[in-house]
Amino acid sequence: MNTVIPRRRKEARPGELAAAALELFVERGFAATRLEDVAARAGVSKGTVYLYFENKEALFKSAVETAMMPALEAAEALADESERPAAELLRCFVMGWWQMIGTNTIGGLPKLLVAEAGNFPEMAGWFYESIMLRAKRAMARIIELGIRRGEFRPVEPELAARVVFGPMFSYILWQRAFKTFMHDLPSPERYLGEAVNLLTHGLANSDAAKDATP
Amino acid sequence: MNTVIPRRRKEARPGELAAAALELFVERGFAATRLEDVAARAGVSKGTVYLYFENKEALFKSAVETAMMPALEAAEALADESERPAAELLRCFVMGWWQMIGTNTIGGLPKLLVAEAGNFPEMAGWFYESIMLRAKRAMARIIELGIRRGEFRPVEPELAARVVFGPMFSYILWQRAFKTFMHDLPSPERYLGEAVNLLTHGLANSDAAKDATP
Amino acid sequence: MNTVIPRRRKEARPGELAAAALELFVERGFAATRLEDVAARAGVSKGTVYLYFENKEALFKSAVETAMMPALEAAEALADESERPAAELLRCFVMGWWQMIGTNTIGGLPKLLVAEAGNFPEMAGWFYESIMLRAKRAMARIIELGIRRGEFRPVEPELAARVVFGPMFSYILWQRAFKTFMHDLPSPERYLGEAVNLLTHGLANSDAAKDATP
Amino acid sequence: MNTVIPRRRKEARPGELAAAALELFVERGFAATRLEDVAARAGVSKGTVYLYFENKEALFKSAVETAMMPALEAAEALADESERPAAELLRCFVMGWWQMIGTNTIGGLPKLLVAEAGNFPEMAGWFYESIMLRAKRAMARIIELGIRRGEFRPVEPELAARVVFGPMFSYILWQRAFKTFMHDLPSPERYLGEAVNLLTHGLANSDAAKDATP
DNA sequence: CATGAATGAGTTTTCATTCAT
DNA sequence: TATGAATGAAAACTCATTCAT
Repeated sequence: MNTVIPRRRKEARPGELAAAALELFVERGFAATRLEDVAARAGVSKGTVYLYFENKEALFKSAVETAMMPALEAAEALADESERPAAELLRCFVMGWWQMIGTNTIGGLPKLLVAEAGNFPEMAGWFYESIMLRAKRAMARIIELGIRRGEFRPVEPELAARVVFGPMFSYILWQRAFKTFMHDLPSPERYLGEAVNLLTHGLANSDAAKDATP
Repeated sequence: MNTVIPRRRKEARPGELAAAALELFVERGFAATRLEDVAARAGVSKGTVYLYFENKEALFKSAVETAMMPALEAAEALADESERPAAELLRCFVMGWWQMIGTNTIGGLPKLLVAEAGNFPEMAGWFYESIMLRAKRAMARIIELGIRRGEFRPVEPELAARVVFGPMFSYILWQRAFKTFMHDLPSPERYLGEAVNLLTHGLANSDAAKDATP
Repeated sequence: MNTVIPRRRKEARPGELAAAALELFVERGFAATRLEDVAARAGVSKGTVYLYFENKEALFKSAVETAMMPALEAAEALADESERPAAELLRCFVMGWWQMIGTNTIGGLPKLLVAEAGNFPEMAGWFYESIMLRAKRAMARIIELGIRRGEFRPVEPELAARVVFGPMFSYILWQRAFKTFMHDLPSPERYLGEAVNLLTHGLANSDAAKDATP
Repeated sequence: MNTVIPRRRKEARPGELAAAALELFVERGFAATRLEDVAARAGVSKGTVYLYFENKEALFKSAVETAMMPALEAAEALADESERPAAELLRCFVMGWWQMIGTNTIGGLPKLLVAEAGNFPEMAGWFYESIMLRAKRAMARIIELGIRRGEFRPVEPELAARVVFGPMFSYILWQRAFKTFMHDLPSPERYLGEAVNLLTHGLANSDAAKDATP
């Protein structure tokens, strides 16, 4: 009688569970997320979780890893289309990154990993190095290119890249954490667009390069 | 000097407990923090916490509120010293903000509130509006000033202010969350200095303002 | 016959727990009863209680309600067999009430509710009105019948009914509370029989009805 | 500066504490009564209780004993005024007992001891034997007298005495436990008066002594 | 494979009891 | 004596984990 929708799946289960788990972990944090709620969201029962994952921590790690995979691959591909002007590459990188991260579930990872860094240092370290550092290097390469071509001023590429990530990272966190009460949250296009503009051209009016603290 | 075994501290205790609690909440999150550890860090026993706080949640709120008070006051004072050039005001704001926030325990609040926004929405909302929004407006006033004086390009002040906060916010979170494995974390002076430079002058070389937003 | 280790008892459990709880609550009172003891008496572990009841108070209320149900139903049925003489009806009522209440777990309710009336006023009120008041009215109806038929003197039925309940109520409490050290506790038959005799015929010798209330 | 009302007392303290304690114990039971509340009601601080009483149990026992003393003495005195008719003696006993018990704090003892009999058996036994048994015997003596004089029918005095106590005991418990929601609680005079009437003259109309289950 | 009842270790919370002042 | 801050044992409650079905 209760043979309603089952059958098929099985292969899909771990992924569905990891996805459901990620959503809740992002929303509530590791400790505050109940496995029963994860199971419910994935449409299975509590016990089923343990058929696919050793324990809560394993589920957590798996959820994070699963979400990171595509990001990891994509992070690489973003850089080397060196034909176009550096400023344009930079804009593309920022916007492309948003397409990839912002919309997706992956967008929750930064919030989750900031929150749990203290409790899962290895995982945080791994995330930092394989995603953030990698993305930063890709960005640095664009900046280097710009400098080499004379399009950009001779800044330190790594440091500048990190600065460029500031608004991107902030936006993704703000949007996750404070969306509800930010009645003034600008759209990603507006915010990130303006960020690129400012980072490329600066606030200063283009009459003479005044004091720049040399 | 007052090295007697400190008992009977009615006045001091709530503050000590709130401070100890904040440290642990920032480090581990709300759910993962054991009240007994908070008590131990404050040098008292489990039961003492309940002499001063209704329950764990009340302690949490009190810890956050206590930490926010000085920030709230300081957030106002930062803006109106309109004599100096706007770029300099902006730099001062960023650096001053770091002095106030970065060093201090308060610096943990953004991490904590990003992490717990989902579980304590009212508190997150309150934090966002009384600290972040207020700081953003102060920054916007500086930018407006710069525009009025012709020192800055005619950008949208509120939006630009938000962008300026991006790197500040990111730095404070990175530093809290990933410090341990960021073998390359730039000093605040270097990072924030560069951020101010880029935001003021842009990456672009000062030969002609190429078209950015086509 | 079902002597397998009884796990998976979803249907039976709430009732078993409520019954075990009632026994202990009656014996020790609400506050002095440990949930772990209730669980042990029901043959389950601490945590299981929370599978079926929100918290200790909910268990308490449920235990009382569960026990009251049969009493509630029976309380109604006791009255209207108007053929026999009123004195006989009264005797039957008292004896029947003892059969129903005295033997059973329900017999503990009066003790429990007297003890906890201050802490659970709504529950005590509910018990008073749905059990005691109802039973009193049933008794009053018998007395009214007796008066109408000229078998009883013209007393106030409600007041007299309440008096009749005095010994019944007392007996059930004495028996619960002081049984252990009442080396002289009369059997219910003896005590209640004598109570009925006295209430029907009085102590006074049947030579002239002296003035009692002058 | 805070020499407001103190001085004098000291001798009074234990009694005041015991009285305050009794009130709360009666209302809430032993376990549910917090020593801090007792102290507050007696107008002293928590620690002071331990100046006069070993611990909570000692306070409990002391509170009960203190309240029982007068009852113990009075219980004896009530009986032997053998001049008046037995029915009148009985009425006086019941009414006098109410004067002594009902009004007073002592009136709470039955409720308290019924509630705590399971947890404090020795105390309950002591109460039962020194108060209830003694009072029952006093009553039995009155009944014996009535029988000897031919005023009462030849009943078993001890058993009849116990029955007589039924309504008295019930009334004192009902009144304590259910007063709040008994919108129909008869006055003690009415209830006890009627009880005496019924027990003396019976419900039955004085035409022939019908079936009395011989 | 899947379920969900049951478990018990780990936390929160309460409050009798102590003790420095 | 009196106080009330502090303690810690004990009880309530939660939830990850197990396992019979």
